[in-house]
Amino acid sequence: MNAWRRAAGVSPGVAGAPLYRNVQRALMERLAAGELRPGQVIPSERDLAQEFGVSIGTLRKAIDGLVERRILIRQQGKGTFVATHDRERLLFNFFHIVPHGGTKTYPLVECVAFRRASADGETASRLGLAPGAAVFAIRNRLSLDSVPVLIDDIRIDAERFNGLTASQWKGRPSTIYNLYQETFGITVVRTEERLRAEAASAEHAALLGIRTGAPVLTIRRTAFDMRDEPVEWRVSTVDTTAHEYFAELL
Amino acid sequence: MNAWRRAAGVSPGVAGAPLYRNVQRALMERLAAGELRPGQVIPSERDLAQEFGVSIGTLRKAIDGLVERRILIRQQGKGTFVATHDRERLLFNFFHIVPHGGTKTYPLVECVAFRRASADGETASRLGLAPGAAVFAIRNRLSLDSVPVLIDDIRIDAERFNGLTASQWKGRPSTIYNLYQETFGITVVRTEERLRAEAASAEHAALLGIRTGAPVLTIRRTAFDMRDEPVEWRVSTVDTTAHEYFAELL
DNA sequence: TAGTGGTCTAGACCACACA
DNA sequence: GTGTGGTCTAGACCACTAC
Repeated sequence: MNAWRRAAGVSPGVAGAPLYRNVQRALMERLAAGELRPGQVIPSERDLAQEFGVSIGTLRKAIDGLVERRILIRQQGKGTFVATHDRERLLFNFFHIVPHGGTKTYPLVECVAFRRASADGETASRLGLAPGAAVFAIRNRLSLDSVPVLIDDIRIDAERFNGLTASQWKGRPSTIYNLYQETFGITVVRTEERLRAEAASAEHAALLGIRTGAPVLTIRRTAFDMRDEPVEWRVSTVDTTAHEYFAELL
Repeated sequence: MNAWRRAAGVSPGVAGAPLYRNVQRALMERLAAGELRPGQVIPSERDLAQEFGVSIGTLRKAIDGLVERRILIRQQGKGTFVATHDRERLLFNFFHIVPHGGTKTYPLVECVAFRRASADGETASRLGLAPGAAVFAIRNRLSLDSVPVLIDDIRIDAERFNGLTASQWKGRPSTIYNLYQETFGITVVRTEERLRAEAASAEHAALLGIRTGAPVLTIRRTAFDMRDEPVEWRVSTVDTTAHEYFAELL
């Protein structure tokens, strides 16, 4: 007998897939659907195991995968929580600019422009939108130790972020991804980044206080949500005379 | 009773640490010491569990960590193997340059210079050597689709790589990290990379066929072995007019 | 004291590779 | 068929948190 037939109200899963994978899928669906909300504790492992009709070992293996992807967070003695986007997570997972040979600090963020626009070809393709679709076009300037270091040019689907206002954007209490999560129920779980060296445009140079044509690092980032749909397209332009991009690989 | 007292010939592990961690540590020691060699199969999980005096679940959990770090590779039905450095691994783990928006291909590598030198300050500090220590200084040029894309300036400890010759370097049958592993028993398991945009030097520009002062991406990489000691210090200079650096984050 | 996640056990059975 | 890793079970006990 199969647990997916025993347990009521649970999607059938994939035939032939390991049980823990199907449990994982079922949990992901609840998270993506917003049944379990960021910051909330999820039911205990014992309860979930009983509910899904699997052993506790299998249930733990399912949760392990989600913890690795930082979608859930375990806290011994307290419970397992739906991960939230906060400054810590930004710093350790999505912000890779550090002083030369130094340690990470949290950037000062300043919104330079906020407007509606229609998507150019690249933006539309990266976000999976029709060319010319309505987007928000936002420009932020980030400083470290009071020195401007990075310009973010952000594009997000105006339909998906319907109702977003400049004051909401500028007055957010935490990080941008926290705003996406808290206000629009969209959780960024993964990003892809492509880096190049380019010559600074006059516009970017002025904002960074450098010479036009000076070498700058550009980071093209696509951010994906729990359903692996693109959420945000961002081009970051970085002055690397005193800071650099840090990555660890295995 | 404690398994570390029962099992003969095994280091005592860390008091208070979980059993599977100590098993992991013991396995790592055997690997680092070269008792288990790259490409070889390790004893079966049942045998190892018995040898260490732990359950098979605990033994599997220990191996899981090493598989995640790509130090071991599991193959169902065949066994668990000590990972080797080959072209596949290079491409998927340590070579991050791709055509703009395109897919990875294996680079053509050409050795431009091979000499002995004494370590400058940065090299010495990155490799943990005394300033002025003897190193090999090697320059490679990498091409993709017959276009020169990247210059590697590599520094390695001459003492640790004692006896390395230019013909050995140039005639290696596989990747550089494969040479380190096969010939010197040094396995690279992790790297740290720091990226900047800079103006191309005349030397680099000539090798890349670009204008002096053109923006180039520089990658400063430190490679670490199984004991987490630095092995190699490498500065890559990349022409990103047609190629870019790709990274995935979570 | 009660509830949570973390570790560990001692099996069973399945899927796969190879002779 | 035999041996390997992969999955799954049904517990036990420990470490930690909160009341």
